[in-house]
Amino acid sequence: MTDHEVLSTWRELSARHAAIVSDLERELQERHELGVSEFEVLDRLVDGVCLSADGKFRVQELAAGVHLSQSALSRLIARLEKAGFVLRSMCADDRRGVFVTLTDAGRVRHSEALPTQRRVLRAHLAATPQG
Amino acid sequence: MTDHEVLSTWRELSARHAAIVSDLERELQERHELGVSEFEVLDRLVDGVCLSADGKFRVQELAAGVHLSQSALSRLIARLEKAGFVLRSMCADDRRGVFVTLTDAGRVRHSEALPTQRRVLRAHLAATPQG
DNA sequence: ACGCATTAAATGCTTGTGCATTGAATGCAT
DNA sequence: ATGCATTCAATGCACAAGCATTTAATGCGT
Repeated sequence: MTDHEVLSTWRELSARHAAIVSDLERELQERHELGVSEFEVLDRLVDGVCLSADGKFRVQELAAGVHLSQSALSRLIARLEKAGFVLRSMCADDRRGVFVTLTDAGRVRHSEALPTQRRVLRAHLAATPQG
Repeated sequence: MTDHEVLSTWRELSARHAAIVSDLERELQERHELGVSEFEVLDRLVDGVCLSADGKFRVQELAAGVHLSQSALSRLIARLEKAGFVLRSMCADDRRGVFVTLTDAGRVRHSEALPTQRRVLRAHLAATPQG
């Protein structure tokens, strides 16, 4: 692969990412008052309910898949808690850790926003060359 | 393309983008004291020198290709000017517009940083499935 | 049991970003 | 020429992100 090919691949990737994030941000914000990262975290929590015994997650476990720093994630969860979408609770076995659990309101909001996300992603990614 | 495929494509794209940007940011910062967006703007200026008669660019022209808002770009250029890498000058024919030109220092810094960028991009993008 | 390095998460601080607004210059219609 | 909508770039403001630090809890070695 030549440098020129690498570069154009990178620009393509970058442009595509920017376009999708921008659309997602606008749509999720306007329709559901959710940021992209906020949605992503709710999404992970929903996804993972089946995996985890009780639907509880260490903050750390959420970090995987959400491309944010530890501090950003901490504050993001604080925002979600303030909005009533998640609860934070101490975990008994390791009292440094914090469990994050979805509330009903969080589940509802996520299920409302999910079709919006799917629609935007489909519009950008379905049936395209690199799709 | 199924929703599940769309979703996994998106996660792949997102993860890859995050990894590359993170690496680029660190390498460019550590080695050349440049942010990714700063480098990108210098890169556009260098690229475009051959295209433009005198190597002058309207701020607006730079916006294409750099995925930033108008205000972010304005401040970014202000930072580059403060660092001595570009000059801003009024353009005579439309005095609302601003011409941005590379300085020698800007050209030097860009040429120093270019191999670093190439190396990081190659490491991530060369010889990979979705390359 | 005690000290010490380590880990989890929160927080202070600085910086970059976007939105909305502003200020200035332009162009067009009347 | 005058008024008015439009465009370019800069700026006020609010907010989210990362880095470094802090606080608290763990675990390990002696």
